[in-house]
Order: sequence, then structure tokens, then C-alpha cells
Amino acid sequence: MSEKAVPPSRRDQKRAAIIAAAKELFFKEGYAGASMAEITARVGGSKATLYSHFASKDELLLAVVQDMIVPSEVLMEGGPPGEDFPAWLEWLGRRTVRRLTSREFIAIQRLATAEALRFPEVGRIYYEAGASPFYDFVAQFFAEAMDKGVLRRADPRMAAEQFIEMCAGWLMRRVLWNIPPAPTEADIEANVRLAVTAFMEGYRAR
Amino acid sequence: MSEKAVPPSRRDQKRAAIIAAAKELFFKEGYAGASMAEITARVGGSKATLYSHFASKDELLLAVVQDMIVPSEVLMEGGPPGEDFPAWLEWLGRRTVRRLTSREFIAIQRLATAEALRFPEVGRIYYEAGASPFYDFVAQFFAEAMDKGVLRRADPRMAAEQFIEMCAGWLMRRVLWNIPPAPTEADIEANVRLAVTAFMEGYRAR
DNA sequence: GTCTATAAATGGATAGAC
DNA sequence: GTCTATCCATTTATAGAC
Repeated sequence: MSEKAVPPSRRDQKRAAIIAAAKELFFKEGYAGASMAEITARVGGSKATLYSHFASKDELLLAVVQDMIVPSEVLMEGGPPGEDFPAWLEWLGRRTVRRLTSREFIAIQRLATAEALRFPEVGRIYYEAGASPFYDFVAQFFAEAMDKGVLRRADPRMAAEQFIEMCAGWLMRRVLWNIPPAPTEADIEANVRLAVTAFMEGYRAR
Repeated sequence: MSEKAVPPSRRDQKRAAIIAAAKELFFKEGYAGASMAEITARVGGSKATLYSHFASKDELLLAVVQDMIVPSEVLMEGGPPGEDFPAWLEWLGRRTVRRLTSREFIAIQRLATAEALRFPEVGRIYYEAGASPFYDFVAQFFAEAMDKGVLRRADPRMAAEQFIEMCAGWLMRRVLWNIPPAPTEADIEANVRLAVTAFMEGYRAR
């Protein structure tokens, strides 16, 4: 019964609570704007306790970023590409754009972008463990479609990048720069449809 | 002789020098990391003088951002689309990717992204005066190509966004996140070529 | 391990002499 | 308009009691 797995010690719970509070405050105020005092106030307890879990504010940031990495399998669950490849592309596009323009992902992009120079670890860890593997994951399905003759042969990873950038790029940049209005479902739908059309024409098997 | 134009008063020169020093330091340290004291030290003079030009650090940031906006005509000069539209697309793609991954543009993206929540003016001004007009400018040429039957009819602005995102999106993100190695000329060339191929296939007139 | 209190430093902004 | 000197708030991080 006493497995090694899942022993959520009180210390682990505290650590998780700190990360959650820090995440929320980093989202709202940015890294520089969030103070350790405020994080402590939100999570309860004292600053000394907080520092017993994380040696510095930078280490806390790193923990927050790692905590935000979502496995590609989770991001893609429920949608294996079926027979109708363009329909699957639309599903993938909608899902990815929603993710890339979500509060969560916008926030992590802000952190990674703003702190990348001062603290390269932040950008690197999210790139290597989060973003890049996701593109590889998507690229696998593109490669299969090429094998089946649904798409013409090409570099599947580059094709994945092109497709996702077409779907999300500009919408995402507007959210990042905080340009109202926020993209609506209709905006997302229109963007994805255009991207699917252009992509399928551009990559149709000859 | 005493025209109203071009009287670079001593005050204007000082102002320009302050902006230049602030720009350099914002590039290197980010907004939060750059102190007014350090900016003063670089430009010479005293903090009081600096504050006589800019009422606050935020106003200085705004001036820096405005100073970095480059008119679309300048960005595009020397390259009107000739008869060979795909060749022009390649020229446009190379030029735009170089610009979007340049130290200058990466820095302004960092500033706009990092400070957008706290200080929405920063993102908005660059969007409205810099980025969005550039896309409109490019879209004009796409519209002409559609009129001539070189491209199929579609929303030219959306097509411009798609093309540029395909060319630059992922490369730019890597630079933003400070992921080495920096993109080489060969990387840019490869990315642009693939984008042109995919775009021309996707938008060729039927 | 956790709390209170505080150290130590830094940063934005200003007062007042010239 | 410009300089020197400094104020005052804030922040990260720690010392020491319990």
C-alpha cells in the first residue's frame, strides 16, 4: 500500500501552493512587477519559508516555467488524424490557436521573452521541453500523411511550423502586445480555415 | 534662410542622445533592468537634466519605441515587384526575415511584449504605427498580383500575414527566446524558399 | 521548519544651489 | 536649464527566536 508513488508530503503541497501563487502573480504583474513579499502574502506563511523552498526569485521562476509545460500527448488528446486529413488539420489548427492565444501560454511567452537575455535558462527549458517537442509531435502526423500520399513529400517539421504559424502567428502577436479586441471564436475559425486551404493547396500531392 | 525645418537645437540633440543611450541599455538589460542612473551615466550630465526631458521612465520608454518605428517605404525600398512575382516574394521574404530577427526588432518585441500589460501604450503604438501598416503595405502588392491574375483572389492582408509568418515565425521565436545558435543566412534562405514554394502553390491562380 | 524583524542595496524621483 | 546631493519607497534576502 505504501507505494513510492504519490506521497504528497506536506512539504510538496506547500511547494505546489507557492508555485501556484507565484504563477498567478507573474501572469498579472510580470516577473519584475511581482515581489516575493506579495507572493508570500498570497500563499500564506512567511518569506523565510518561501526561501526554504526556493533559493532565489529566479529559481522560483524556473519552477513556475517547468510547471507550465504540458506534454504534447495531452495537448493533442482526443484527435488522431482520421481519413479526412483536412478535417483533422482544422481540428489541429483550432486547438493550437486556442492554446497559443490562451492566458496561460501568452503569459509564459511573456516571461520567456522578457527574461531570456538576463536568464537564458527560462527560454531554453520551455523551448526544449515544451515548444519544440510539440512541433515534432505534430510533424509525425504530417510525415504519415506524406507516406500515404495525402501530402507531397517535404520536410514534415518545416511544414508543421509553417502550418501553425499561418494559423496562429498574427493573432498571437496581437494578444502578446495586448492589442484589443481579443480574438473571437469567429476570428480563430476564419484564420484556421484560410490556413488549411492555403496549406492543402500548397502541399497537395501532385 | 531661417526655415522652420531642420533646426537641430541643442536641446533636441540632447534629447536624441538620451533616447540613443536609453535604447542601447533597454536592449541590453530590458526595461526593468535598466536604471535611470545608468542611462544618465552613459549620456553624460545629470539625472535632473534627464528628468527635464522626460517626466518618467515610462515616457522615456515610449519615446524609445516611437524612435524605433521605421516607415514601410524605407523597409521596402529598392524592391518593387517586377514581372517575376515569385522572385519578388523571395526578396521580400529574405528582407523581412532579416528585419524581424534583427537585434533592433527583437529588442522592440521584447519591450512591447514584456511591458504590454503594465503599460498598454507601448504595444499599441508599435502595432498601429509600425507593424500593422507594414502588413497593409505588403498587402497592396499582393492585391495587385491578384488583379493581374498572378495569384488567385483572396483577402490580400490575410495572405500577407500568412506569407510573412511562414517565412519568419519560428526563426523569430527562437531568437526571442534566446535559443542558440542564431539563424544563419542559410537558415533564412531555406525558410524563405520553402515559404515561397508553399505560398505560390497555395495561392496560384487556378 | 516556521515565524518576526530587519538588514543591505537599489531605484525612481526631487529639492535647492548656481 | 543644469548640477549635487538626497529622499523615500521598495525589494531581495537573511538573522535569530521558538
